Amino acid sequence: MAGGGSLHPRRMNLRSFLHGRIEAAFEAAGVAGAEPMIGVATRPEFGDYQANGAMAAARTARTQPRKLAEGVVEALGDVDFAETLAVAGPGFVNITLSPAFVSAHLANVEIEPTLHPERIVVDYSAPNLAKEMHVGHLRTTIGDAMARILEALGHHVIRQNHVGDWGTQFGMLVAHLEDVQEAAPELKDLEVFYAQARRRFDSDNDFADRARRTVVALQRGDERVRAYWRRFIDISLAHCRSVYEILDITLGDEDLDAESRYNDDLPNVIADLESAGLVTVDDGAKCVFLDELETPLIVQKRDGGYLYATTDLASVRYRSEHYRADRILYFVDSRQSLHFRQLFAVARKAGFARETCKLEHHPFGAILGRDNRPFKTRSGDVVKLADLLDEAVRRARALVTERNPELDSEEADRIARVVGIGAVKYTDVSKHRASDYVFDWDAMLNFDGNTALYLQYAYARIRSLFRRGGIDPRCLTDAPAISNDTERRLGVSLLRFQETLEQAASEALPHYLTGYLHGLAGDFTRFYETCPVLNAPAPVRDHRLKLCALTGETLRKGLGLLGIGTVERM
RNA sequence: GCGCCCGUAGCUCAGUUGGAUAGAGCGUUGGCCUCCGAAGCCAAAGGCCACAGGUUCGAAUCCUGUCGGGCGCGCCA
Repeated sequence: MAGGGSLHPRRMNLRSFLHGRIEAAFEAAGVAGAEPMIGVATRPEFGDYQANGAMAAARTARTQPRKLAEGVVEALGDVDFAETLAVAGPGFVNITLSPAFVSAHLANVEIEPTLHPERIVVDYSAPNLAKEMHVGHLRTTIGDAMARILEALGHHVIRQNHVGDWGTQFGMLVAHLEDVQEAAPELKDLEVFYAQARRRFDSDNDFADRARRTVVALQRGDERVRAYWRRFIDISLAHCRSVYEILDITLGDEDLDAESRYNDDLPNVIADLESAGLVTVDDGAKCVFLDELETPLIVQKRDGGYLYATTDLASVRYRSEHYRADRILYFVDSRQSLHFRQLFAVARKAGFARETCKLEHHPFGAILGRDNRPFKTRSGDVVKLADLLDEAVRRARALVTERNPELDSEEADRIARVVGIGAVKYTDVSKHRASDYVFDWDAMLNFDGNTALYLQYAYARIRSLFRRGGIDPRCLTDAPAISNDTERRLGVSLLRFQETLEQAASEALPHYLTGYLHGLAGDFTRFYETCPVLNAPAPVRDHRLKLCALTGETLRKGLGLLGIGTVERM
């Protein structure tokens, strides 16, 4: 029997635990193999969890759902995990966990690693090195959160930053760099540099020709051209590094999987597709037509040049073969959905991805301005991510000093960074990733509701409590006894951390975690409003302190998995 | 034209294999600081879940159609 009610010192997935127990009870009640359908209770008065499986199971077993639900409750008998098991409505089984059970499982907050660790490639961020990172790259946060979550659950995560450092536009940039090298300071603004090169490319035929020859030279490995290209890439990468550092993104140089890396492999990709009989030449271009796809995937241009798709195919193969990935997760803009469907289909057909290697595109939506159009500055330029982050910190700084004028300047700076960056990242990751959202400073830095600040504030209050009491939370080793319903609810909330992480991981939806943390912080503040901690009598005081410590730890860890920091005071 | 995604409170959004009276936050209205941080808590008001059919014990969720929106659709990435 799963779990068996035995006391386990680590985090548990409550949902899985209940699933096992109720499934067994269905069998004991005469319906084997029934799906128990465990979910969090839809209303507080229904308890903590509910099992909705009786209705469906009753049909196949040709019995009455309510009777079956009663049979399940009877089969469970006197269980240690529940205080009450109640049959309600047409056949719901409402489960209220017992204080003793909740208490016993709150001994610590270690995340339970998976029993089936996988090798998971997570592909995210992928800026175009020809330009500066813009507001859209804020969504790097999503992939980064998922990489952290999967890693925390014990998977072997291989981060891959598929930066765009190859192709036509680099011929243009390198040619321009050759000309203006004396004025290289212009490179301080990649955006300006790109615009200058572009203007020349569009208006000057000689330059355009030279740019095209430069691409060919680059791909051929011409040393002089390569040196210029390298110089440009280094400058651009330095810019990315600084943005990642400000944003606290866990991508480093070791995670780079640049397009240029596959340059030499592209002819092999074409040759292998051809020998697999997948290539059709159409209008001079090499295409792969598949029955399941309405449009072909072009893998080589009429002029012999390779495409994004070709590089991606090479990359899939590398990840499958070299990294032996069980799963490859792409956190990429939803506008590329069709591209990925084609890519995956062709990669499968060509045998570039092993049978056991799952390919998954997890799309995200766009960041819009208040006019519901792509977010731009007033002058119509793209918003640079670095500028946006500066502004977030500046606004947070003003807010922090206003609320708390006695903070010294250095601490206020530090808090402003954590709060400002946290607010922006939390906004990005707290919505369903597939939907577009409107970037709105007011909503974001209002710092109310489901925001990072609400969680950071709850955390700071907890830390303040321990400071004030002169207590080290690490000294509280005993599981907290639960003495009232508010405490029990907070306890259950704490126990749900594990199942939340597993759900976020299995669906690649980090907003499950923000929703959970917001609920946890709410349960905590309600507890904190009604239950005195430091002023409570001796045994209760320690138990409540332990609940505070566990909440603080879970908030810190949870925010940490989103790449968001906490502060001791704010 | 075809394909994908979407349409939920005035606004921004949740709604986890179909489950009970559809939930938060903002905003609005009204309460709560001689007590651990009021960046907080409590309460009220606010919904034909775009529309119309269908599937079934049960639909915001699944299917079909209509309307409205976003995005994509062979030599960019």
